[in-house]
Amino acid sequence: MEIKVGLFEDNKKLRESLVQLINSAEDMICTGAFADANRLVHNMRQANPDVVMMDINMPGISGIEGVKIIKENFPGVHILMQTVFDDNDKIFAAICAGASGYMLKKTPPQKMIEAIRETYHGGAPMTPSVAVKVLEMFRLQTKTDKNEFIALSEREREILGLLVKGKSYKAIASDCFISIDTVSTHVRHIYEKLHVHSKSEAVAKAIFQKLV
Amino acid sequence: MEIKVGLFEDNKKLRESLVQLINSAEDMICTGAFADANRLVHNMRQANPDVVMMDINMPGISGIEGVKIIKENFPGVHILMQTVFDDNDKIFAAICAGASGYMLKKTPPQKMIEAIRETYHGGAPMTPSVAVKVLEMFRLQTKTDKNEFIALSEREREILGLLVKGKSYKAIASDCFISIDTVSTHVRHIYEKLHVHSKSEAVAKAIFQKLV
DNA sequence: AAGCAAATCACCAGTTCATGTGATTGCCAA
DNA sequence: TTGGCAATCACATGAACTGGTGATTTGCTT
Repeated sequence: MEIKVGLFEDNKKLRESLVQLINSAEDMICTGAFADANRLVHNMRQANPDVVMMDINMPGISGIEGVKIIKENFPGVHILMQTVFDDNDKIFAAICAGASGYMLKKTPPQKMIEAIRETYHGGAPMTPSVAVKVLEMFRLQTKTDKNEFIALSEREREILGLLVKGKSYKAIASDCFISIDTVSTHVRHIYEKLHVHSKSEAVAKAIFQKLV
Repeated sequence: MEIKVGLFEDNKKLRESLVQLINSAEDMICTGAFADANRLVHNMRQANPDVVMMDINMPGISGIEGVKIIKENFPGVHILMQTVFDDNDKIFAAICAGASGYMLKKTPPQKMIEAIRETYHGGAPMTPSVAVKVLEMFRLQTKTDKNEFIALSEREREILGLLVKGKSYKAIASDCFISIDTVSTHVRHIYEKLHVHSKSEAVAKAIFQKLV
């Protein structure tokens, strides 16, 4: 069975040459090529593709929005993004929206065909420069920073957790079955250890340093 | 100039066949092949590679630790991880440690050579299954969940930012050159929009929903 | 046994916050 | 031009928080 490919690309020339490229591969066929995503759902029903190639910059509904809509309505379809620029934000947004692959338009035709095939088989083809950026972003996000080891006692950690949830001293006292003065003492110790002087500073620090 | 490849792989047979594979490519040469990472720095100086292929599971110093050590001592060297299993945690750890690429050992020889080449050129080759996992992890991490669109005014956002930094009303007032009552009013509106009733709740919500 | 950290409670003074009510100004859109 | 919204300021009260001093109990370490 051939791979049915749907294409969304506003540049007429590029669109036509991509259609030709796709159809030149003996294991795939382009079942629909559209200049924008404004009638996305209708076009998708019409083309009924296995894989969608989507330009990220289009007039009207953007490629990113297009991905979201497709993922909502046709969750089984895999989407390969195409773009001229490897812009961090766009990559980021596209991935989060649910795109499987991300290729620069300047990718050689043969590679592009391979990428479509890989997308069809559940892969995640990425242009090298994009792959690098993804790893970089990944590393950044996971960055726990050089957070000093803050040795909170179990009770203090528990109370800090409740502070982060927005509880007042009174609420914490009743949650923990202790007096409000005890809460106050614990909080005082927490402040000393975190080097802060207010609830909100403690909360912010707790969240950023993943203390809770 | 040939690409100098260093190899760390405990399986003797595989190691030797990889050496052969690398040397069979006319644009690369294996300058060192080692069974473990126990004399890592010494071996690295000896082989002086551009690219390192590192098995993730080795006796003694693990591949992950190896990556860390290499990145500390030879930050310019790109590392291509190799493994039998595409285990999420391992991938995760390797990426965070600084690995550039991640290939399954079952990858066909030709692809492996291409991966080394891509690594050398600053790329991030990944076996399809790994690429998919990376994107999945990425999406999970970035999950902001269904955060309602909270329309804060510019001033409110600014003040919320200062709250997150742990500033008191008084400090915010002097930062923004407004009276403390005005700060109070802004905060009140922020609370209404965020549906919270205290500074710490607002701070926590602001951070979690990336409002600042 | 002495020493110490953690958890508990208490009292207190001063500060900050949460919230209600009300008002003025400027701008933009219906 | 009238209404709405953002930004600004004011006054007021009760609740909550901050930080200081001090104390008891328990369990663990030396």
